[in-house]
Formats: sequence, structure tokens, C-alpha cells
Amino acid sequence: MSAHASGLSLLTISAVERETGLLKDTLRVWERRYGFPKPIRDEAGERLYSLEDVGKLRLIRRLMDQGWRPGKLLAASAAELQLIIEAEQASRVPALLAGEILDAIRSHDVEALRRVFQQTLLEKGLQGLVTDLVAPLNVDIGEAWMRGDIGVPDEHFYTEQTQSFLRGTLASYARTGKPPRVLLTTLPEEEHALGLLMVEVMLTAEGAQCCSLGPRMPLADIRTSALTASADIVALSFSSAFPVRQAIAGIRTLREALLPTVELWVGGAGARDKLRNEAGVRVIRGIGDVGPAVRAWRDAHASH
Amino acid sequence: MSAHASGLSLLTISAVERETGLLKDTLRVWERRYGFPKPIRDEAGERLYSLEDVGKLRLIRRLMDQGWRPGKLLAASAAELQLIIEAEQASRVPALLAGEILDAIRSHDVEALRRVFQQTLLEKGLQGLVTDLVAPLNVDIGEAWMRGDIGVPDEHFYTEQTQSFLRGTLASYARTGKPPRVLLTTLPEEEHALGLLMVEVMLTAEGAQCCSLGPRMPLADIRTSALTASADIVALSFSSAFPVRQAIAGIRTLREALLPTVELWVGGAGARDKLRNEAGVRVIRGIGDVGPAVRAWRDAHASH
DNA sequence: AGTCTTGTTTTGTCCAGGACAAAAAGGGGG
DNA sequence: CCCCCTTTTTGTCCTGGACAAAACAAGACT
Repeated sequence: MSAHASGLSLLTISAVERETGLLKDTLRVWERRYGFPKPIRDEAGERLYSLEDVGKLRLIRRLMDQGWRPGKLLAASAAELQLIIEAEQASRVPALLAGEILDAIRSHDVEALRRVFQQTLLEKGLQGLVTDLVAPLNVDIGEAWMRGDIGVPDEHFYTEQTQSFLRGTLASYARTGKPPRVLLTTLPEEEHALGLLMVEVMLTAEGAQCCSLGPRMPLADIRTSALTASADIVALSFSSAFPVRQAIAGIRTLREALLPTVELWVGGAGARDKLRNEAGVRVIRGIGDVGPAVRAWRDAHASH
Repeated sequence: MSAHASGLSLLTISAVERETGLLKDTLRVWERRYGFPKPIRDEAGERLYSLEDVGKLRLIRRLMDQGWRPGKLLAASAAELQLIIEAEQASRVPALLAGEILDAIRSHDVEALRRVFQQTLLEKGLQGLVTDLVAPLNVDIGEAWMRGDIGVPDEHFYTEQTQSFLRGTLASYARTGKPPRVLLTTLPEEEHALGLLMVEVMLTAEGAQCCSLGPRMPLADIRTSALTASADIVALSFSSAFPVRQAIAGIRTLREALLPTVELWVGGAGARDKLRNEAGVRVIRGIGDVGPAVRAWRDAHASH
């Protein structure tokens, strides 16, 4: 508790946990083992982290989400980290992020951002908006953040406005109520709500009946919900940061708990690579595969 | 780590932290001091909590949010807890929760729930929907949950669908872009997103320009955002569970960090009672006060 | 009666350093 | 190249002590 360094230049260990998503225990054991981060102490001997260290921790965290191991990163200097980040980016698709959008995000310009979305919506339709703009934009935003081009509040702003726009557009869609009935959620350890919403958009545009429970749903409750909502499909989303083992364990348990007639679909960056060939599970490889998957389901169930 | 009791009848300490919002440290110290909860241990000596205990912990948590102290609650038996809960409810408004809505929530019936919202929207308008239906409903849902009438997934379902409907309706509203420009968010320790959305609805319906950053925004970032978005008002929401001292400290720091011309509004169950007479802060006493407050602001700024 | 002290109890969070299991990496065969 | 085994890395949990912040209680003063 103690000296509650109120928000400005030094953060307590709780605050750092909140900011970076790294558990207190992890922060302490890193300090013990690698000597970084090495926060100063207040009068009571409690850790106080500098903004600089917190920033570095955030970079490290994000590189870890991309598969880097902490040992290397914690030994590296700030300059070396920078090199890694640049190399990481060079090896990817060139950023699409137009100056217009970036500016809108940086200045928190609600109208400008919505204008771009609206424009894309008109040109490419709802599904196109998601596949051609939002999905790649998510990647770019992450990179811009790592590069330091945009800050935390800007990222929040983007997420919030995008969710808002998608939900809004979704609401104005006529709900046809055709099968399949899809139950949407994520496992308890998974926070990401935007990915889930993108899937909901794709499904609804395809005319399917969606029931989203939001993120972080306990396994037992997913089972119950699938029954009470008499779902045809249960769809889960995994971000790239999700621990593989846990994903597999969760999926197997869930697969057994569900009726055999209920399909289990998994998608998201964390599912794409590592969850293939699990029995009784359909992997959605990208946001663009949702449509085909629904049509395939309908073909298979058209007979009766 | 260890035996990862996958989801069904026994939970690790991490899982309990997730489910109840009580920190691991707190769970351990309660066990040490009060002898509850007393989880069994796995082969490695790690705690495994029963679903029953977790349920009891959830009740305790919620009663604490209403002002009860842990010492009393942890000493009490399950039966005594039940008495407290019933007494707590008797002292409140009789539940408005029509059977129709409760049934819709329990059976995860998207269409039925939306129908009720749509109906209310037509009858009372957007603001009426929020003040007369959603706001009291939130209270009722909380109580029904505590009573055991609905479960976790049902509450998730309700939150998700309500947010979805409100956001959707919001999106179809013409954005007039009249002043004031309002920046909406919560402090980092505050999760609640639905309250924030309700305020956004009221403001937008009033014709104000909203920029929501979503929940959990660091103080320093709120300051920056208020500048870059050149906001007239910064509005914060506090749930009843928010620690008073921290709220006051946060508000004072923020008040100093903001330009004097920028107004600071606070609302939510946690703000109503305890934050009055802070200098330079306007307390919004209930969701219905948002409209008058905006009009008062406009009157005061109409002169030039 | 209210509000401001002051002292007392309750309660949450932090610390250190040890332990150990899961995940990843490395190292041969087939 | 893929599969199985061993070694290293890494995150999370444990105990029990400490202490500051919050809540409460009691008295003193407008």
C-alpha cells in the first residue's frame, strides 16, 4: 500500500502489473534473476518503478507475445531492443496505416475516424470493412505502438471507437435468425473483445444467429450456455498471447463437455498456427474464413 | 502452475482470483487469519478451492462492495450470510424485474431481450430507456445474482447484450457535434464499462460531443487526452466498489493536472455519496442528472 | 446535533527467498 | 524432416513476517 505515488512519475508494483500485464511475482523474480527491472525503493522498502522502465517492460511484453523469450530480452539494452523491434517489423507486411487514420487516432478525432469507417463501409460493405480495414489496422496499430508512434490512450481510443462503430453497424442489420445458432465467447484467461466482435460481425452479415457472451467465460458456464441457448456452434477466440498448452487443454475439456452434434470453432491469431489437427474442432484460419465456414455448415446440414 | 484442475469442480488460486476479484494475497491471508476459505491441497501442496467456497467468496465480495467489512462476513456461516443478503434486499426498491426479462436472460434469448429494449426505446426514447429501464435493471440483476436466481453466464449475457443494444442505438443517432466536448473514461482501478456507456448515451442524446476512451485510463494519459482532444469536460465514472480515498486522491491530482477551464464531472454509485464538496468538481447524482448538467453548462457558456 | 481531532483495530498489500512443474530448447536417432 | 528424450529456462506458488492505509470508536469543541 504505502506511498501511493499518485500517477505521475513513479509506479508501485501493483500499478506496473496493471500497466504491463506482468504479475507481481514475475516482476520480482525477474529482478532477482536478471537484475532488471531494478526499481528504487520508498521509505518502507517498497518498489517504485520509473516510467522509463515501465515503457521498456511494455516493449518486452509485446515482443514476448510474438514469441521472444524473456531471457534474451531482459539481457538486452534499450538500443538492442529497438533493433529487434525494427527487424521484427521489416519482416512483415508493409504497414497500411494511412496518415489520415494515424492522425485521427493521435488527435482523438472521433468524427474523422468514423468518416473513414463509414466510407469503407459504403465501398466494401460490412464484411469488407472488417476484413480489409479493421483486421489489418489492428496489426498496424500494434506495430505503431511498439515503434512509439502512438501511446496507450491512443490505442484505447482506437479500440473503443472501433468497437463502438462495429456494434453500431451491427445493430442496424436486420437479424434474419437463420441457422446456425452460434455462441461466441473466449476462455477465462483471454481478454480480447475486439476479435470476438469482428467474428460476430462476419457471422451476422452471413445471416447467422449470434449470441455473444462477451469475453472471459468459465468452461462450465460455456457448457451450460450452449445447452440453454441450444447452440449449433460454439466459437472461441484466442489472441496470440494465449498459452498454447492451456488452449489445447481447455478445448479438449470443452469438446467433451459439449454435445457431439455441437460444432466447436476456434479462431484468432493464437489459434491459427498451433491448434490444427485437434479432433472435433474447426480452426478458422483468418477473419475471411468465417463466411465460407458458415456456408459449409449450411451445406452439410441442408439435407434434412 | 501444476495440476491445472481444468475447469470443472476445483479451482486454483489464480482461477479464484479471476472469478472473485480477490487478490491471491488476500485469499491467503484470510485463510491464515479467519480460517476461511480452507481449500484442499493437490500433490504439490497448492490450493484447490471448491465451487461452493468460490460461490461463498463471491457473495462476500459483493456484500463488501455494499459496505460490509470482511471480519463479520468471514466469521458468518452460509446461513447467516443468507440472512444478511435478504435483509439487504428488503431495504431496497421492490424488484421491477418483470418475469419476461428475467426469463429472456435465463434462456439467453437475444431476440426477446432486444424486443423489450426496442419497445421501451419507442415508448420512452433513448434517455428513457437508460433511466427507466437499464439503470434500475442493473440493480435488480445484481440482486437476482446474489439471490442465486441467475448465474454468472446470465449476467455476462445481460451485460453484453445491453452494451450491444445501447451502442447500436447510439450509432444511429445523428452526431450534432454541438459543444460541450466531453472526454469519458474511468480511473485505472475501475473496470465498469456499462455505466460509462450509459453516460455516453445520455450525453449524445443531449447533443453533446462525446469521446469515450473506454475504462482504465492512467491519470497522466487522461491529462494528455484532454489536451489533444481539447475537451470542455472530463467525465469519470465510479462503481460503488471503488475505494473512497483513492477516488479523492485521483480526482484531486487530476483536477490540478487539467486546465482550470476544463470541468471535471464525476458520477456513478461510488461518487454519489462520498465525493461531494470537492473543489472544482461537479458530482452527477444519478443518470437522470446528466441532461440538466449539460444544459447548465450551456447556459453558463452561452454569453460569448 | 454536527464536525473535527485522536487513538485503536481491522485489513490489504508487500517482501524475501525457496521450491517446483510447465514450456521451450537442444540433441540425437530413425 | 519428424519424433522422443534430456536439459535449461521461466512462471507461479508457497510460508510467515511486516507495516501502512482504511475503518471504526471515543472524546472535545464549536
